[in-house]
Amino acid sequence: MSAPRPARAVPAVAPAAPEACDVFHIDPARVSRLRGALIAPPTVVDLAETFRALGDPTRVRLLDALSHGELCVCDLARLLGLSESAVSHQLRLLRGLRLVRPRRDGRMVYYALDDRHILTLFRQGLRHVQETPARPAARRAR
Amino acid sequence: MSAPRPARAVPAVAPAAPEACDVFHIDPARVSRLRGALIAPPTVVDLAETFRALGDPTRVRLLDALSHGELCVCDLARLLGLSESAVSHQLRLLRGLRLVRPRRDGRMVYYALDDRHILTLFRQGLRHVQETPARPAARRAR
DNA sequence: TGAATACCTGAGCAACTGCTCAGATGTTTC
DNA sequence: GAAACATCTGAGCAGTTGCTCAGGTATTCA
Repeated sequence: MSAPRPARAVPAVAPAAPEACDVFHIDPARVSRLRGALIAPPTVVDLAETFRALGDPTRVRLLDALSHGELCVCDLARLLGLSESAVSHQLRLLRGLRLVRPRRDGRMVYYALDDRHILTLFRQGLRHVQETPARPAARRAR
Repeated sequence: MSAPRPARAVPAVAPAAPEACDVFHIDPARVSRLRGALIAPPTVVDLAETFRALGDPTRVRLLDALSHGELCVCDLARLLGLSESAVSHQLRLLRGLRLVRPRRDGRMVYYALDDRHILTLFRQGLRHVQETPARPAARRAR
């Protein structure tokens, strides 16, 4: 409560205050080695941003629908039972991260998954949750 | 503003009000076919939950560190410059989703990635962001 | 040109999230 | 048992998110 908490958008990727971080409790050598092996901060942010985009039920459903082929905003909205505005907002986010790609045709705009990479990532996640045992009570932990 | 918006934790997976959703603008046949091909709602939630867990810079860094081998909470905290409390909270979330696994040894608790699946998913995402062109101005869209 | 259609966008609100703080729990050592 | 250590947990706060609403832009057609 003393120090003003740093804004969350800028993750504390920089090492903590020097006076607190030179000694490691358990395995100093290994921890020091790890320091140099960690993913670079900008990449961390990009990676988290991409996963977070996939981490919402509405966007999962949008991507799932698009995994079967391109669709216009209108049909996406009807298919998923959402307002076109809500769909448009989400597509903008996915577009910004290059997860989907728009194609205008007259007054319609058709959206499709941006590339094969996305589909692979999506399906990998799907396989994980389908093969992971039911997660008994921990499911709603927290 | 008329209807009280449903809680966000229960995504509108159910089809929308019947009177609004029987007719599709563009390709009714295709949309109807898609209806049956979409991922089941509980799976959608699980999938989104898993991706969301990966969708935070702190958790990305935790998983990245653990991808090199198991570490105790204390070293994780020092390595990433976070409080042990913050690390513990995040690990609980990851534990609940079976993304990491604890192993107690005396008063220490060592955490490791739960299985190979996680590492595969993590690296797939990493490859994606590393191969995706710089995302010019859309990066911070919205 | 004007109306209709399909989509986009900013503002604003309720719900959610990640952190800190304070204190609890479990384990080892004296 | 008591003290020290490593970790866990609940409450609470500020920042973020996903939606709706209201109105905007782009395209087609009469």
